[in-house]
Amino acid sequence: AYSCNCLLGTLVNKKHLDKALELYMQMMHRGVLPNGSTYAILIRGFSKSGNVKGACEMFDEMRELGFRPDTMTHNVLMGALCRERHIRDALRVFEMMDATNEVTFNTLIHGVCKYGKVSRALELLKEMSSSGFNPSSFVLNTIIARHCRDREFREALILLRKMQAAGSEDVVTYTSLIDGFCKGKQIQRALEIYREMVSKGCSPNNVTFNALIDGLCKSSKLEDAHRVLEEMVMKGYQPDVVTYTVLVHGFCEQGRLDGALRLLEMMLQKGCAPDNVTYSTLICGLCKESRVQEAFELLEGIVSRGFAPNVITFTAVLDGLCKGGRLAEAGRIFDRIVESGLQPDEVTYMAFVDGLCKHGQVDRALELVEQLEKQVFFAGDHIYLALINGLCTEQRRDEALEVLRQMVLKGGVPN
RNA sequence: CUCCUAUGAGUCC
Repeated sequence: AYSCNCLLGTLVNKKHLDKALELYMQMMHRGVLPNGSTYAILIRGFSKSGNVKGACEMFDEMRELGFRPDTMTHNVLMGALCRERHIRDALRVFEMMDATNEVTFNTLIHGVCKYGKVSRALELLKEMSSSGFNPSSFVLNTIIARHCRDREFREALILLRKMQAAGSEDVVTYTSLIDGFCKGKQIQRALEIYREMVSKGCSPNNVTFNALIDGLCKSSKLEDAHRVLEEMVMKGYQPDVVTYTVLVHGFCEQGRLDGALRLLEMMLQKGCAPDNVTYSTLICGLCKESRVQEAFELLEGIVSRGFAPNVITFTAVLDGLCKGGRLAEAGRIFDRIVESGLQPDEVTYMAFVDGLCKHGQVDRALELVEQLEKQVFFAGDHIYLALINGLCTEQRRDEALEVLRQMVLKGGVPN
C-alpha cells in the first residue's frame, strides 16, 4: 500500500486523477489493501480538481470499508466543501470529528467568513480558543476581512486593537482595514490606518498601496492616487500589474483614455505584463467612449501577439459591439469564445441578449436563450426581462405574455 | 502530509 500511495500521490499532484483512480481500482482488485493515507491522497486529489462530489464519495467509501478518517483527511474534505460554498456540509463534517487541530479551525473559519454567517465564525473562534488553540493572525485577519466586507468597522477595529495589544497584527491586518475603508468610501479613515501602520513600524507592501490607490481612483481622486503612487515608488516598491490596472481603470472612468493608453505603454516599457484584467478594463473604457473600433483592434492586436483573452475580455468587446449596433460582429465574438474553448457565461449571454433585443433582433435573442436553456434549465430573470422588453417594443404582446408564462413556469420571479 | 488570510476587469437593474 505504501508504494501505491507514493505513486498515487505523484499522479494526484500531476493532476492525473483518472490514472490515480485506475490505480486505486487495481489495488482493490489485486488485494492490495488501501489504508487511511490512500484515501487522504485521493480525497485531496478530488478536492484540488474541484470535484467535491468525488471527494465526498471517496470519504463515504472509506468509512464504509471501516477506515476512520484522520484529522487531516477531514480537513481536506472540509476545505473542499468550503471552497464550493457548502458550508453546512463542512460544518457537518466538523461535527463528526473527534480530533481537531488548528488547521481544522482555520479552514472552517475561513470558509464560514467567506460564504457563511459571521456569527457562526465567531462561535467557531470561541470554540477554537476553548479547544486550546491560539487563534493565529491568519484566522483573525480572516475575520477582520469579513467585518470589513460587511462594513462593520467597529467590530473590525476592536479586533485590530486586540491584535495590537498582543503585538500580532501585520500588514494583512492593516491592509484589510485600509481596503475596507476605501470600499466604504471612507478614504480619510483608510489614510489614518495607513499612517497608523507606518507609525507602528509595520511596512506596507504592494497590496497596501494598490488598495489605497484603487480607493482614491474610485473616489475620483486621481491626483491623490498619483501622490500615493509616487510615495510607493519613492519607498522602493515596484508598481505591479494591479497598480497599473487600477490606474488604468481610474483614467477610463474619467473618460481619459489617452492617459489610460499611455499607462499601457508605460507598463509594457517597464516590462510589466498586462493581463486580462488590464485589457478588459481598457476595452471597456474605449467602448464607453464609443471607440469600439479601437477596442476591437486592441483585441485583435493582443491575440495576434499570442495573448489569450478570457471570457471577460471577449465579453467586454462583445458588449461594446452590441451597444454600437454591430450585432453581426458581436455574434462572431460569441462564436470565438466557444472556439477558444471558453464558456460564455451569464454575463456574456446577458450582454448579447440585451443587445439583440435593443436592436430589433428579438428573434435571434429568443434562439440564443433557447440554446442556452439546453444547458441550464432557466436563463434567469434578467434575461427574460430583456426578452419581454424587446417583444413589447416590437408590439408583440402575445409573445411577450407567453415568454412571461415560460419564465414563471421555470421558477422565475417577475418584478 | 491538510487550511493559505488583504488589492484590480465585463452585462442587466
